[in-house]
Amino acid sequence: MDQAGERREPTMRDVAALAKVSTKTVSRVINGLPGAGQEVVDRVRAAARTLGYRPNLTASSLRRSDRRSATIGVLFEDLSNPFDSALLRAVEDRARQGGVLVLAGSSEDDRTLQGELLVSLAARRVDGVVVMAAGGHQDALQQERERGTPMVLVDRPPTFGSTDCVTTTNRDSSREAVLQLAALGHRDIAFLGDRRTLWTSQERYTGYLEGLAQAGLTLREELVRTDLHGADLAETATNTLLDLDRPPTALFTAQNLVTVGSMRVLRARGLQRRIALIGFDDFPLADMLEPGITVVRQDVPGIGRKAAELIFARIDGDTSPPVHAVVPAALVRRGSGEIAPSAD
Amino acid sequence: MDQAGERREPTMRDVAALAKVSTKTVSRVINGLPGAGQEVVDRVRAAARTLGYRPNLTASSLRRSDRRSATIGVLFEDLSNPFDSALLRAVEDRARQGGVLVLAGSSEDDRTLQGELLVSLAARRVDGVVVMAAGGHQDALQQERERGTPMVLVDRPPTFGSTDCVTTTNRDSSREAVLQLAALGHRDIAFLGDRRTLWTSQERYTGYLEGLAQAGLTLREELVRTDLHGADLAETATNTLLDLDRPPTALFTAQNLVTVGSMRVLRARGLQRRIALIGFDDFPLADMLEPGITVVRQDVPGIGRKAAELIFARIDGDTSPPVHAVVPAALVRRGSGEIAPSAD
DNA sequence: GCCGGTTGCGTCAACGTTGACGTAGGAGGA
DNA sequence: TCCTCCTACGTCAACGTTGACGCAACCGGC
Repeated sequence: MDQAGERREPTMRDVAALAKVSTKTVSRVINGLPGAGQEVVDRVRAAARTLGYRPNLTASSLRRSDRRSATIGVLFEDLSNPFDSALLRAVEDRARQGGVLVLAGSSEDDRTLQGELLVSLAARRVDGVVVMAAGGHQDALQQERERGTPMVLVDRPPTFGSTDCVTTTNRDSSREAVLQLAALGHRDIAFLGDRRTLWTSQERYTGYLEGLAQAGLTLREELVRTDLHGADLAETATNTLLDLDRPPTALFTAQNLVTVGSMRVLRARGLQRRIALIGFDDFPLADMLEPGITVVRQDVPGIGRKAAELIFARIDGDTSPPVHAVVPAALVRRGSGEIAPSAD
Repeated sequence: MDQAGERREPTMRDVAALAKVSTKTVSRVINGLPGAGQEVVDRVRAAARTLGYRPNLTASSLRRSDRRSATIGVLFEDLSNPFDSALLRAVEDRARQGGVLVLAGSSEDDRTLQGELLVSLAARRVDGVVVMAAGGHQDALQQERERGTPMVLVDRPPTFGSTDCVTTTNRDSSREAVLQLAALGHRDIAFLGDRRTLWTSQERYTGYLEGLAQAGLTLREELVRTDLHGADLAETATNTLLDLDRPPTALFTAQNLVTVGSMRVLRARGLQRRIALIGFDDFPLADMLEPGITVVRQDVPGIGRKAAELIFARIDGDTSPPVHAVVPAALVRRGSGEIAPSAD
């Protein structure tokens, strides 16, 4: 068993020799193509079983006219992030239905790294890629797209043309969140957001502004904190906000980790039942906290399914105009977003 | 740009023609092999750039003597599970350092599905696989291993020989958790576990038994609930336990979702500060709950790194005897596991 | 008997790349 | 001067598979 590794993988030639037919006939049998009699089919199948033959998809895709590798690439920011991994899972499920496997990579939101991974995927001749574009210029993505690689962007739209993309209702749902807070009587609603280079951050901020405007509230610039990359920065920002002379009575945290950071501070100050909080993006156990955290929940599996659907359609030759699919998010009320401003 | 998709990818032959050299020379230049003069190197590089040539790794690995595809397979239970995705990320990081990409799949703990995915990976001639074995017989894995495919199992050991594996200190850490509860004075400590077919469940149960024995406590069989596959079953089981005439004063929940289910029930009954709880496996926000949840934390990145290290060593021809690496877990005290039995 | 069509195979070359090997020309030594 | 060695290329075949095509045998119809 130890020297098993040295054994050469059997090929069609080996099967052909054993079954006393040509390799072409083996190919026909393996691929279920017509042109082989029942007796020959049986003989070839038996020979393949005996030898433990398994087709070599790389050789096959090299020779086939359609050049399919039955493999797609997925390039997300961080595969260990729950949002990303849920997305990956949804894409994977859909891919499996077509016998397609997924080459997965984390770009760390680094353009250089994303470019390198893209090259790696291209070298393996993947049939298409699903990408969460790294911040900043998308030249590498654009180049790849212009070469003709089927591509779908998720979470963030392309800065170039002719490319499908799937996002959620960042702006509308943010506005809805702010309007709900305003309806409760809040007039000092803070915005805490992620890096401003991210399209999603910008959209959510715009939604915040629209919400304020629609509720007839004036923007207090000192209540806006952005570029909070990670929970630690969010904590600091939250502390600063709460130390203002006229602190906010409600927080809209426009990203996952920011929500966690803010929650931590509210809790540390014992304010979790006095200051309202709505976060963008759901997270596990949000309902188990006290109070439960009201969030805008994205339909992550829905986004993944849509992205997969689009990429496979393109791979199958769909040449209809590019689509920007928007998968609706929903406000999930759990308590923290239903706190009215305190009377003091 | 739209008909760009029809453009054929340039090959070495195209580059060779433009640079007026042979394809072999192009090969030499692309791979940085000696045997090409500076002037020719420059000419070839220029031609490759002009044409936008990119090497075809599938053709290359077909022809090369080492047969490497620079791709490994990762087959976990559910890529959207935080444990699995953290593991994937760790493996991916290590793989990237060697220019290796990862084909990822979810087996859903279904042997049939795992077998099919394994065949898919084999068809793509991956250099090795990292697998979380699905419950029950591991025949498909064993067969693949016996063919010589480098393989590392994670989280659960193989039921067959000659295969590396990486697990955590399931038994020891479980015993430690039970001993801590016993030291606080608990005499009725319940065990709530996942499917008994899982090796980890068995190990954790054994650790529980060892803990009881070491503390001089007698096992009360009615306090042991297993096969709790998912949070819902865990809730039911917890309710049943709490309704006993002599209910447990402490719970040891031997899996993530089981912990969540039990927490939910304790909370619903207002017992979260009266009944002690220690869970196996950490989860996000465990520290934000009230009380914080005491858990046994696995070193997930550590496990992933170790698995990656092993698989790449095997791929590189390491033939030393198979290893069962054990990455230590640690008890993280947050409050729920430090509750003494109530005096009533 | 001849013709056209179908069935059931086989032969050959090619996909893009690289290993084995060949060779021309120059450098260097005896 | 000749022989050897090295450098810098080129030629050829092969990796495992499949598309294009060929061809013999058989069928049915007239």
